[in-house]
Amino acid sequence: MARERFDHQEIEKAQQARWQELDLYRADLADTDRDPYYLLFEFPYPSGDLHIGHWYAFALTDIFARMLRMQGKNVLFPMGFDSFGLPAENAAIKYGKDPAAWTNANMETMRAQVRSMGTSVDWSKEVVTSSPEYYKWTQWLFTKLYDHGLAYRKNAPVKWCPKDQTVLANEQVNDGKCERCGTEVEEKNLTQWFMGITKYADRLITDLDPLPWREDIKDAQRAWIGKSEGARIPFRLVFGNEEKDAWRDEDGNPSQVSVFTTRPDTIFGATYLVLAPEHPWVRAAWDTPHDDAVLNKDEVRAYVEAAQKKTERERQENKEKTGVRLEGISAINPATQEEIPVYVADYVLASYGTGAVMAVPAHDERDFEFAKKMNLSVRRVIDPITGSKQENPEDKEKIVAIVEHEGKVLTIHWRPELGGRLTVGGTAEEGEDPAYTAMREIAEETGYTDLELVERAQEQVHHEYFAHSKNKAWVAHTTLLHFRLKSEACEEPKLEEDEKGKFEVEWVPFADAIRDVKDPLHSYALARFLTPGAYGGDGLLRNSGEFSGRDNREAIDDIIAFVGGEKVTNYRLRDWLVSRQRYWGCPIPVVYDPEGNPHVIPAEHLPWLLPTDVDFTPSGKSPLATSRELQERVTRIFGEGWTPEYDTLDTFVDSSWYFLRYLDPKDEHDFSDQSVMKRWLPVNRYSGGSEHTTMHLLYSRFFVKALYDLALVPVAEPFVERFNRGLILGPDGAKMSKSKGNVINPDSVVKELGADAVRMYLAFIGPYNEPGTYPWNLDGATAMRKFLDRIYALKEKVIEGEAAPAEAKALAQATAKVSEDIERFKYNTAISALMVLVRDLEKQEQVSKEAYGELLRLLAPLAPHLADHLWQGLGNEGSVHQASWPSREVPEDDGMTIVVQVNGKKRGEVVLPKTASEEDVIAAARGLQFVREALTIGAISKAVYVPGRILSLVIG
RNA sequence: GCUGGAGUGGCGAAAUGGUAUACGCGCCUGCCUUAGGAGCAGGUCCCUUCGGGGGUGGAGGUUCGAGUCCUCUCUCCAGCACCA
Repeated sequence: MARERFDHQEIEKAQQARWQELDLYRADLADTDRDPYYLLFEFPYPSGDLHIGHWYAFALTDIFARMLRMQGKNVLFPMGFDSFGLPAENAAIKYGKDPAAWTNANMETMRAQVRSMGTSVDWSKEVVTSSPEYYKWTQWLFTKLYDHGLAYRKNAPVKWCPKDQTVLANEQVNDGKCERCGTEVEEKNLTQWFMGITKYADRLITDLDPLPWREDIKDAQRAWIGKSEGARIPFRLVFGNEEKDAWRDEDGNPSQVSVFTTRPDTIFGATYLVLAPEHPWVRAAWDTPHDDAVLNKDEVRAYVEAAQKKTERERQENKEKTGVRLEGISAINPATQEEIPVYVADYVLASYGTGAVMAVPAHDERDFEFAKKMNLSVRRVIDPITGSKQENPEDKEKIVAIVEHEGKVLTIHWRPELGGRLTVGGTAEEGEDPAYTAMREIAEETGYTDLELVERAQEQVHHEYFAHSKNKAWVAHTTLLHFRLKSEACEEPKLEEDEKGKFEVEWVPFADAIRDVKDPLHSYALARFLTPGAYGGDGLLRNSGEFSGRDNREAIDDIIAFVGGEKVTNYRLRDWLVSRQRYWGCPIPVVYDPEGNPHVIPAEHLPWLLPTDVDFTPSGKSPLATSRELQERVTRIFGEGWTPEYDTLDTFVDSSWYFLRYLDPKDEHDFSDQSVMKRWLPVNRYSGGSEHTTMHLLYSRFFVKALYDLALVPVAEPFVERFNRGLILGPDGAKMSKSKGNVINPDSVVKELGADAVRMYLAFIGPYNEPGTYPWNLDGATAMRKFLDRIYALKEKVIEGEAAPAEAKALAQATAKVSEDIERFKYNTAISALMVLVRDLEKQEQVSKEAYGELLRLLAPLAPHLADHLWQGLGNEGSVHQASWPSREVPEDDGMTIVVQVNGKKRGEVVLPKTASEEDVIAAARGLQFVREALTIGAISKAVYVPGRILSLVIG
């Protein structure tokens, strides 16, 4: 006989209707009796249908919401729609549908679907970003930010599709191509609106520290902001070897360009200057009155124009360095007073720092590459330090040599304890040329005599080490030499007596040598000559005038002062471009007077409605520019000659404050209620996808900080906790996509197995508090349904009465585990604890009503429909979701089981009363067979007793 | 390349420094059945002379005791990526 399956469709329908009737999930924001808990998940874009990812996002957050409510918290668990965005507009262009109607229809569908999951969403708090009631306040907040200089206009490049004749939003560009037609996208300069998020860059980093977020989320934010501390340093320009007075800036200062560098300590090694193609000085090269200074201005101009045609992406794709020298112009290195060449190259970004860099090829990889290509000089100004720091080391002069021959390196291979594989070298003799010393020692140790010196390193390596044989610390000032074998001429090595037989001479291929030579000094020498590049590390300054010999980090401030620079901090983060040349977005609440000056629209005219008489056909302008109504509205309100702003806001603006509106969604007089915000902010926990770790989370944090500074919100950080969920993959382990045909349709699985089974399967698939990836497995979902069937079947065993002692113990353990795991979003182990409990109860002939009821309460957050149905079946009034969360102490047990280990291995266990002392435990352990056997070999030399858990004996 | 995170059965995964592989899938055996895509019972890391021995990517280390902590190393994933 097949076990009876419950009718999930009927139960779901009935329970969902009942919940709505009882209005179970409405949060009373004014209630002060219970603790408030604001549980937030990212609101969706109303794309039209719900996929399994939506279930994972909503239904699993709902589990926690339900437990909190049963635990007596006043839970706010709202939802809404991020309903402005491109798909609606694309539908308008493609099928001629009204974006508003299209969006509304989708939201209607999705509301029903979200209800079908059995979520406990409080729909009375719903916000819809595309509704005028909402975007009125998006606009109002924009005007507040504008008043305080945080929203402003400037000229900026935008993506432009030459075929469609339209501006594209960044997210419409895939791999540098237009999403719609695949044409290469160009960049165009337009005047755009920005938000001054960089003003908050530092606070956005420092305020991260106390937040209890996962370190990877914080790190992603820090990396996105990209703070770097360095200096701005002016370089004087010289023309035809003579300073040209005509070249002074507006303030009358002599011609100079400033560079930003994080390594001012390397400035003595700056052997040329590089300007970004967009740098104002480059433009000046062909503008009068400077047009005679650059001798090759046609060449420069051609390079700059070519660079500008390339998109940023193209520049980045082609990592091969290119550039042109500005002939006739030089710069003076302010540290060395040397004249150095000036280049234009697109590896320098105009938008970062000052758009100009001092190039230090010896210590910067990119500069090194460029210098190699252009044949520019490389000057080392840092001597590396290898080994480990020693106390008062004694000085020593050493030489390390690389001898190469036909792709191999000459090595001497000592026994590992004597140093392992090393390159050749020796100790320098007083007054002798190191190259000569090296050749002599190489001959003595290896017999090779016919060497030619290829390169002598500019730098010396300071190698600090402790010589155990002499019990003394040394610092070896090491000269590095690079030899090549001219011929294989070889004599008998002349070894010291104590060296004989202790090492072997071997020729080793480059790659093997680099891998096998572990000694840091020799390893540096190999890398230095065999794979030359920039040295980015620290050390002692050399070739640096009065600073030579000092620690590079320690000397930074003095060097900055010496060259007349100033310390500055730069950020990778740029100001947030919020203009979108799109229709379906929040209209930017700005109008322009006849002179073209912007004015924000006064509050009494908000919401500034999105016009409906627009032409969606891409024409190179924002669709709003085609609206007659909009223009007439502006003329009517502001007067003749005034014009509207045609751009709309990035949808990330809409979503940067929606969690504030949830607290007061219907307010017509304010964006949110101050007293409610005081009680309910910050959000206790925010659950979302890792794709929003950087932009959305950062924008929201910026918004709240800005509004905090304007005294509009009471907190400076919006979210106490942040959890990133993982991703559900297709059954094949690949990301679900229509083209792969591995998309799981939740509706059909729900129809087959029920909403509760799908919720629980998703909860069981892996930890919800980690952004992992989990493949969908229908067998697992089916198994979850069977588990629910078993719980259903268990009702036949229920008898009146209280929990028996065995039940009480099992319930107590399950309650502790389930409570803790749901709290930490570790639903998978919470369910496994329930499975253990159910198995225990199934073994019994009968199950007490108390025990079964408690099981149902533990199940209620996970399987809300079935749990409520069965709960009512027990004769309970109301809903299980109104019941209190079980609490049960694990009953005191008078016995305890102590694991006994002998010499680190588990051998057995002893059962003793709880009151047993360490001596009792050891005595009992001595009676065990295996302990007695061990004791015949030796005595107990050590005993470690962890009370109530384990006894570890060391015998022998 | 840089920065994070992670490597545990055939698979998803458990394990405050204290009995490694809980829970589930899959698989195997048996029962029940006309049947099984149902149900029930048992088994399922490897080796074994049945006493045990080995085992959490690899090599070391700390510890009475290491999946967990430390050092080195390999691999995978994610984010950033010419940011000076």
